[in-house]
Amino acid sequence: MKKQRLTRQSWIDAGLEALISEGPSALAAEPLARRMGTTKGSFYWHFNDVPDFQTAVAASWQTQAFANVVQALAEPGTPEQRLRRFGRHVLADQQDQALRAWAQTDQRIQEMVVAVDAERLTYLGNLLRHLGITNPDFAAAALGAVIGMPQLPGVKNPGDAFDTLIDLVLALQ
Amino acid sequence: MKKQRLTRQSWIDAGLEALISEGPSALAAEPLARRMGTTKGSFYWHFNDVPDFQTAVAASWQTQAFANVVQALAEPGTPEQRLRRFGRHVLADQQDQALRAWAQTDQRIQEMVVAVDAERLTYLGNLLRHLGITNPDFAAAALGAVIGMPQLPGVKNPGDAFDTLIDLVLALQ
DNA sequence: GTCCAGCCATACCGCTGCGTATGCAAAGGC
DNA sequence: GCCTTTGCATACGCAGCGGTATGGCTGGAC
Repeated sequence: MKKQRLTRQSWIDAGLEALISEGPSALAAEPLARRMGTTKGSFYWHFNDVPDFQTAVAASWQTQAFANVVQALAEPGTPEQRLRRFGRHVLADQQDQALRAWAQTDQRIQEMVVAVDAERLTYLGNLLRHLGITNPDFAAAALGAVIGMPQLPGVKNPGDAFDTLIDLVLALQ
Repeated sequence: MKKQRLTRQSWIDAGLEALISEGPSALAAEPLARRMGTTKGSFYWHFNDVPDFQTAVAASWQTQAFANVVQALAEPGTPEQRLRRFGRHVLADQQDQALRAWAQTDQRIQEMVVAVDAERLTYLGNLLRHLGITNPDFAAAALGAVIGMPQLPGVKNPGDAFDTLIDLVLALQ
């Protein structure tokens, strides 16, 4: 384990990990440097300031999140299969929940999460339209449940609950 | 507007307001004192330290939230009416969303919110059972949607979306 | 090997918040 | 009206983080 030199991206990756395990307060120059076994001299070489770094971290997540939606568009399967897979995918994403928690206390991050959720809403809406469901409230309720259920106590398997919800929606036909 | 002397409760109330409008970072001695036009001398007279204050704020909300569930139990109406009213009530509660945001970055608060959500889940589960719905996943999905939808973009009226979801659940019968 | 540029450690300042100590003022009992 | 209790202002020391300045180390070009 030789002393690796760091890149801008290694700070961003460490930031995402720290965000998941420690929360948004870990996304600061000195705490993160301690966690990485280095100093903020490196931090301020790779980033102008803390907001610059935080924007980079959030942008890195956002790019991946957008890519995930695009990839879901290209994946095979019936609309029903893709619907269930998409819900489970978002539910299982730790970064997603960490970013969402962060967004609760940072307006800039909130806007970036909102942009991703908008994409997801239209994707869900399209899938549901293919299944004959035109009321956009269903997409809102479904994505809302995906977002809200991980925070609930006693729901040991939100993925199954999401499937139950989809069963219900499909029973409309 | 005479210079009112403050009580422990007035700090707690100001804390809840500050939490809604400024976020969790406003729940500190000096920022809150500035906001209230006083000094932290008063703060540290009424509270031992900052965690003590924060616990008091969260406990004040929790007591009210529990009372709201108990009151909902006593209210009149058909199970369906009470279901819709309960969902809209939680959706419209600003304190609820503020506490939930705070809970994302504070484990102690998280536990208090979780306790309230557990009560709500059982209440929702009971209402649904009266309507012939026994699968607890529906209660989880419904409360999850109530929690998650306010965070979504483009959902201008989450209450209506919640009603749509309830329509769907009731169509099962 | 030399040298330059990329990368990092250290030291420092300013600011802000925490918590304490102490003195002052305003109520309210008597 | 006096005095005790209650409530608050002020001043202080301390710690942690943001941001800068500066110097040192290291790896690669040549």
